[in-house]
Amino acid sequence: MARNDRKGVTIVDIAREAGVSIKTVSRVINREEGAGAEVRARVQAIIDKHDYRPNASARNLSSRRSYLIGVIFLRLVSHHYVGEVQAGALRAARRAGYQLVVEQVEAADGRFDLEAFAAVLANVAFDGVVLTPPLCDDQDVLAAVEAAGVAYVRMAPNTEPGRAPFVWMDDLEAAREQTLGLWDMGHRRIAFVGGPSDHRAAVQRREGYLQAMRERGVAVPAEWIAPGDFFGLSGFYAGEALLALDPRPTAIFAGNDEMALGVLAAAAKHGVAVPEALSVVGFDNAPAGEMSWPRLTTVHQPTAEMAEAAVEMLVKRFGDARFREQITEQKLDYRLVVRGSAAPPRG
Amino acid sequence: MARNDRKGVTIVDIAREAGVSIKTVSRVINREEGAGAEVRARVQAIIDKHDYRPNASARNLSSRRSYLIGVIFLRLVSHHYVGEVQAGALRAARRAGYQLVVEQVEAADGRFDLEAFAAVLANVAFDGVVLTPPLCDDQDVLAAVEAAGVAYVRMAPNTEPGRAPFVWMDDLEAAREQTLGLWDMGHRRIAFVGGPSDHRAAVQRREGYLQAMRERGVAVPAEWIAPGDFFGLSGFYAGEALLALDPRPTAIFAGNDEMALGVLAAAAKHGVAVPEALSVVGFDNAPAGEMSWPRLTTVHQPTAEMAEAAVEMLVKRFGDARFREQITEQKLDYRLVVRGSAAPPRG
DNA sequence: GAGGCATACGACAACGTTGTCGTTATCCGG
DNA sequence: CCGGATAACGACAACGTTGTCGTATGCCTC
Repeated sequence: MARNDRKGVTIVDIAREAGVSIKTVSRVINREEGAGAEVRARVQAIIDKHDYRPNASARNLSSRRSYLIGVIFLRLVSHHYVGEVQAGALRAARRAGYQLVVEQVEAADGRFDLEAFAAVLANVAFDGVVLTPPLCDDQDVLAAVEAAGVAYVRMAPNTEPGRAPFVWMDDLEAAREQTLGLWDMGHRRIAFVGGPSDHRAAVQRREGYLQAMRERGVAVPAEWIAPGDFFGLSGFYAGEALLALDPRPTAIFAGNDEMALGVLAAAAKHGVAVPEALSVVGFDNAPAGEMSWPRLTTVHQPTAEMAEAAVEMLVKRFGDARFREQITEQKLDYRLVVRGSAAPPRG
Repeated sequence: MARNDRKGVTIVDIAREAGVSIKTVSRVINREEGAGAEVRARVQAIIDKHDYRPNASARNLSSRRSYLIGVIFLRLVSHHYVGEVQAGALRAARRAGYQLVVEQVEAADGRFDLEAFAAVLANVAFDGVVLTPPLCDDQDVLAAVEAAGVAYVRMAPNTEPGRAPFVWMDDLEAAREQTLGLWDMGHRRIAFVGGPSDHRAAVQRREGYLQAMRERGVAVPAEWIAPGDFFGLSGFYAGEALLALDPRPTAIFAGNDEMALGVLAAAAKHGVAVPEALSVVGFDNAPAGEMSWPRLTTVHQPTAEMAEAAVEMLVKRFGDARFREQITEQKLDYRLVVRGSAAPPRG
């Protein structure tokens, strides 16, 4: 049989052996009130003796909950991001007795498979889902989740902050601070490598950079801002383009670490010493940035913490009605990570 | 209410509207035989009209299956590995209508929380689980999974290949080939950076390296083999140690890409040009190896494909008894990835 | 045309919980 | 000592499927 034939001890067996009704056993299991201390102890002892665990499907069917939280990605491509999100989400889910289900909306062939996503949503009966960027700004996805009546929290949404609870960090302020740090080292020609414009973080970081430069009274020439897509290769090309400028920038701020590593590779290829002749800083605190040489100065993005907070917000809404809280927003702190890839300019 | 109040259309509603029994609707849903073409079409039309989807919990309870496949990690630490595994597993799970649940055995505080794992196993009622290394060789974990009666597939197990179905790749042969490639370029002093000895892949790769050297009649001095732990930093230290040798190796083969990047960083720190003065090769084909300069020559490990195959093996065992297959082993192919970090030695 | 045998259904009982509500004891105040 | 509140249970019906088995119908065979 393909069936999951477990030990087969059910709530009925426990109840019979304890000489109580199944409802009382249920009360003990779920720590509900309405069971005396003595009965409670007796039932618990029998539960322990048989190592009885309630059947999840039956519980789900009866209580109309699944104890499943979905973490939805567009695709599982940026492994670092995916890993961080899951690590954080899993921490919170575990604490609350929920399981984490991974889903991606995009099909293997690259199509945006909304129909399949809706099917999953209906089939699995998630108690709640976490929508990661850029999905959390997609109208079709939001509509599908809402139509399915599933609670959701958005991670770093770009639009409609009032539409649903969300978690975020202040990318703009972090980028501003990162830029000012370069300025305070003495850099004046600071270039920027941007990210995809439909990505909130990318836009905010760029805005933070521009704001810092404006504050210092610098008009940023268009050629100082190179386009990128958050992948390393685009950083490499951006780096080559920026290094070809005359006068050459003394510092390059890449919108994320992957692109910063690309800039580093471009500098290595062209024999530009970092940080002596060029400072390079990134954003995200990806692990690869620790193994470059020089090690990458960056901003730590609290991705895991954001995911953890998101799941916690969901769980709080499922809880006992008396303690239920409806948190609508949570802001997490970033942290500047100073390593070796940025230094005062020479000459 | 915290309940998941869905649309509320059930199999009963469909049956009533179609003028058939619920069993017939069930037959249509599950493509069972025993329903005539005309009835089938009529029922399907009504299902489509109401966008009816069967309730997962009820189905699970009744059929004693959960349509949940667990992917179990020790911890979610190597993001690249985790991401690849999930990407592959998700592909296969989707095709078969299963959901992917992520679990880690190690608790947040670093303890090995077997009790919690057993609880999850019993609670969630996975139809099957995929055990990733090094969990797949842990006696306690194997015992727990077997005690719970859950089908499982092991990824790259180190021991007891007969105990359960598994997927693997030939790390030894790949490492041997990688080493011979360096030899054929003209390298004679080839050093190696090893990984943790409880990790099958690490041991096999080291063995492949040694075997290649033996085949070429080279006695490998002990100092040519530097210890590592698969993390980048250990590669950095290993690189520094190996570069200090006299005579210095002309090539360093790191047991994985992260450590290879560490070696690259050490070379950069000490002004050793790669690949002119030193060739460096890795293993895994991690994305970060593509953004180093020079780009890393490595071996592509088919992690995603292995995970995909593992889930497929599980699913095949759940299927219709008539077509059920019990595959016990599947070997995936590696692929050498030649990039810029290795070249013939000069002088 | 009788007998045998598929095929196409339906009735009904699981599956193992939780939710609702009723029924006892028990206690307390006046 | 009575009425009313409260706490501690139990009976029983959901929950929405799938599994088992019985039954009617049609068709083929000789």
